[in-house]
Amino acid sequence: MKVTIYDIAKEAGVSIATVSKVINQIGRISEETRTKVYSVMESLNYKPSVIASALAGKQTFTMGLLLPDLANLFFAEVARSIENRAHELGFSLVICNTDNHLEKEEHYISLLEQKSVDGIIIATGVRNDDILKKLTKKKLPFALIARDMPTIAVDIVLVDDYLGGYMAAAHLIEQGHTKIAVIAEDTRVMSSSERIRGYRYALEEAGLTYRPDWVEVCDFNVPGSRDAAGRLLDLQEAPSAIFACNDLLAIGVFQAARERNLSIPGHLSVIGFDNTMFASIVDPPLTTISQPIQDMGRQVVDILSKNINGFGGNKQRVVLSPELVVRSSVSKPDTR
Amino acid sequence: MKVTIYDIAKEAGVSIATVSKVINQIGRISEETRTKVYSVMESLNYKPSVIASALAGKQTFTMGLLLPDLANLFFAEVARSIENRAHELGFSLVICNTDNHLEKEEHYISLLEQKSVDGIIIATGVRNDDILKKLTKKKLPFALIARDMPTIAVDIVLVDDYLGGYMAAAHLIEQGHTKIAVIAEDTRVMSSSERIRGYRYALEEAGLTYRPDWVEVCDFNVPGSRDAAGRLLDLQEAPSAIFACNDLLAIGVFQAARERNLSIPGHLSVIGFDNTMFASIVDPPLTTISQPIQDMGRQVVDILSKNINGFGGNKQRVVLSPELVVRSSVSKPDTR
DNA sequence: GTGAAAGCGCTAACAG
DNA sequence: CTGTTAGCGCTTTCAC
Repeated sequence: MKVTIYDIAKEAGVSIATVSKVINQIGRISEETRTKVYSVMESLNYKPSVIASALAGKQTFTMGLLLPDLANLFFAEVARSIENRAHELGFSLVICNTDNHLEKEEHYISLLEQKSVDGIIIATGVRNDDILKKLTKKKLPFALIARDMPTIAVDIVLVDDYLGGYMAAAHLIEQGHTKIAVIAEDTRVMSSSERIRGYRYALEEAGLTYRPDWVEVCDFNVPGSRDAAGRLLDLQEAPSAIFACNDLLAIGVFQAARERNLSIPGHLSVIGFDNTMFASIVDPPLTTISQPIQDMGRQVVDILSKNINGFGGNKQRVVLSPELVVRSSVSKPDTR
Repeated sequence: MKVTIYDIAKEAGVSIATVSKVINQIGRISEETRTKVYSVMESLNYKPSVIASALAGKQTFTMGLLLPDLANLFFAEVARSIENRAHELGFSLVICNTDNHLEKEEHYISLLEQKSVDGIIIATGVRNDDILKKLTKKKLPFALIARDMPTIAVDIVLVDDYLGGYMAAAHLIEQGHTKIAVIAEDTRVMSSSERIRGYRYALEEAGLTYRPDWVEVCDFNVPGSRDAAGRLLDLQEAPSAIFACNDLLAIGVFQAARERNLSIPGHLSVIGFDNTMFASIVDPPLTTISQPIQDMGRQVVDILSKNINGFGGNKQRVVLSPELVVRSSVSKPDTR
């Protein structure tokens, strides 16, 4: 049978209360009994049950993570960085793939609640804030990462998508491009629309006109962006550069270009977003806007952890700056 | 305050035992009280506490997953497929990144134990079987995925690495290659050494000699394999084809070839292993040996779940067949 | 069919 | 300093 606090107490010749106290390092215990208890725990290989301690009013030391899809490299990297920090702080991470489905999100949240997780990190694309309001009402601590939700005061850490979009377009403009298109997934997602806003501002700032027909929306996968890029490239007046709102979409652009025998960056310049491993792997290596994933993961966990422990303070927005990572997919425009 | 089983009982005018019975669908309850209880649970939005029910003797409906690194696409895809199936069966998944460190593995296992997970899935590269023997002794159900451990009877699902290695080499040979090298990560890992064994057998079967100097070992990352491939390509007698023991390593080979202005597959044929998303993304698309990740994930979860519920039966090894996925990175050897 | 009561392993007053 | 005791929310005999 599993060894319990009673076994330790008996073996050490003390009460369970005493054992509990040495475990939790509270109250005043004589050095003597403390070492005695420790040695007994050691020899019996005792591990306190988190379940029991949670039921008795302590935490479960578990956080939930809602994300669209682990198989998506960006979110895998986010999850990795979150798990790292969570583990450092003594929390386990339960992972939930929502595929951005509202029902799944709700279902998982309800599940996490039943399991009494201490807090939830949300990286999934909740469209409305109802679900978050409910969470607030339930007093279940939560924080968002890489997803904005401006209509409600929440803890959130994300990159400045507007700035990132601006930087991407500005870099292209700086290289001499004037015909710049953009490809995004679902523009109802805040981060996409912000990146596009930034892109647009850079254009207008440079005296270029924003052309809606150069804004393509597609599914969040390679074939989707390949098709979208194809439509752009087959236009009467095709762009000389494409800003893909994330690295995965940039790969679709690469494929569309390849199908048309357009070289990158010779005929077509491409810039991505996220700086996932994809960016360094494709040929030519992708110039992209980097998100500080490590830092973001660390910060959400820290914030959530503080909330859990009641040191929350006011809700905060941590907006990190993206960075331009120059590789080889952007050059001066083709001047054929 | 949170609504408990007592609230339901009071509101429905029955005892908590009765409520418990309708929740768990055991015992004989009149249709009348059943519906009454249900409606009260509904209206009070009652969610039974998994913690309490676990402490009282039920499961936690949680599985642990030990893997080296979520940010590694292969494992991310594995994790995704496992989470999918686990969720279907009502289990949550807590993820643990071990970086293949023995101490981390042990630490995480001990943690999972404290949290009373119902079972553990291990995808991390445990080198010795001690840790697994301990697990067995503790009667904590577990299963391995994508990692072999031949010295102990365990539940395990993996791909036939030997066959996969054979298929890779055989495909190259079939195309006319005779100078075939191989790059692997840590050969102490079973799957690597098996793939190499299969490769070797294919060579010898074809009357080709196995040359140890054409077997390169490197760290499990792109720069590592780039260097390894470089060494191969700079050999006096360089190979005309390289079998990279996984897709990530294949990318390093691509880079080494590019640095030397060798075209793929013109000058050098390359074949990978795993068929992760990388394979379809690189240029040219990578011919590779596919692991049925979905199927594997589904099967470990099913097996583990049966064990948890006591329908375990004998330990089993599920060896799935890999498949050759032909893309564009292999051709007939260059006949300059 | 239904309920009373013991207990799962631990925490947290409170008493001594 | 240490022990007693009452729960935490739920499951499970065992009576009725």
